[in-house]
Amino acid sequence: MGVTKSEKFTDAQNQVARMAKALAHPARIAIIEYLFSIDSCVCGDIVNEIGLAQPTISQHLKELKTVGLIKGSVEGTSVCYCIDHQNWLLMKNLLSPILNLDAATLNKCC
Amino acid sequence: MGVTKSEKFTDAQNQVARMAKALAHPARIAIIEYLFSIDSCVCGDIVNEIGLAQPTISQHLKELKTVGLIKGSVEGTSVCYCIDHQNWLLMKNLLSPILNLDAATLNKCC
DNA sequence: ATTTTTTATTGTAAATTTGCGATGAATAAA
DNA sequence: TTTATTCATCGCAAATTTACAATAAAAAAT
Repeated sequence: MGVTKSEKFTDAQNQVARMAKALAHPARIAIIEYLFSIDSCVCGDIVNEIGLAQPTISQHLKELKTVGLIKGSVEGTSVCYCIDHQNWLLMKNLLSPILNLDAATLNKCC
Repeated sequence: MGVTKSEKFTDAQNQVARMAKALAHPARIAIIEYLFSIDSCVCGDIVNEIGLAQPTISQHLKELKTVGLIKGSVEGTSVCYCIDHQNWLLMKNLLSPILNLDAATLNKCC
């Protein structure tokens, strides 16, 4: 099928999975790291920075934009992308509870 | 294609993406949350807990086991699964630097 | 020895993902 | 106005993911 049965899970579980999915490709990790390293809007450079074809990068940027982790604004012929700091924080607050689940456990087994 | 060009990225980027991918499905999030909530090995119950068919759950468990986040030990006819706390920590240490990138930025733009 | 229980595996179908060439759209430069 | 430049979109191919029925495997219970 390739289709996820979202209705079987809670909103929170679906949201966590959705965000994890956005981070589930090295090119998107590379893009995010680059945007943070620049710490300002980037016009152009992204395609040169990552070693993939322009349409492929454009697609990855679109996915990141769709989940809200980055935002882009048109600047002449080019488009400036940057981290959406507000949504980044929301994503962190969504994932952190999962990552820190082990801190709340007593490690009884295994 | 559907094939990721891993060789274009650093080991760290590929590892982060690999872990994020393991978390990129609500069923796997649900399984992990359940295993933490039990905080001990679980034999059987998982299929009843998540509303998906047994082969589907088995497949998700396999994926989580492959990346090392859980481990299973045969116990008679059943198999006991639990969180691999050591690898869970490794995963956390892999993802946290990415999630916390915003803490190191000056938020110059947007 | 046979049946039951539990989990893994196989096979299959459909959707999704990844990647890129070709092309389009929109603005800047000449 | 014509020609770059930059990015998005379309269309395609191939791989991967998700889901499950059917079946196998392995141990327990009868």
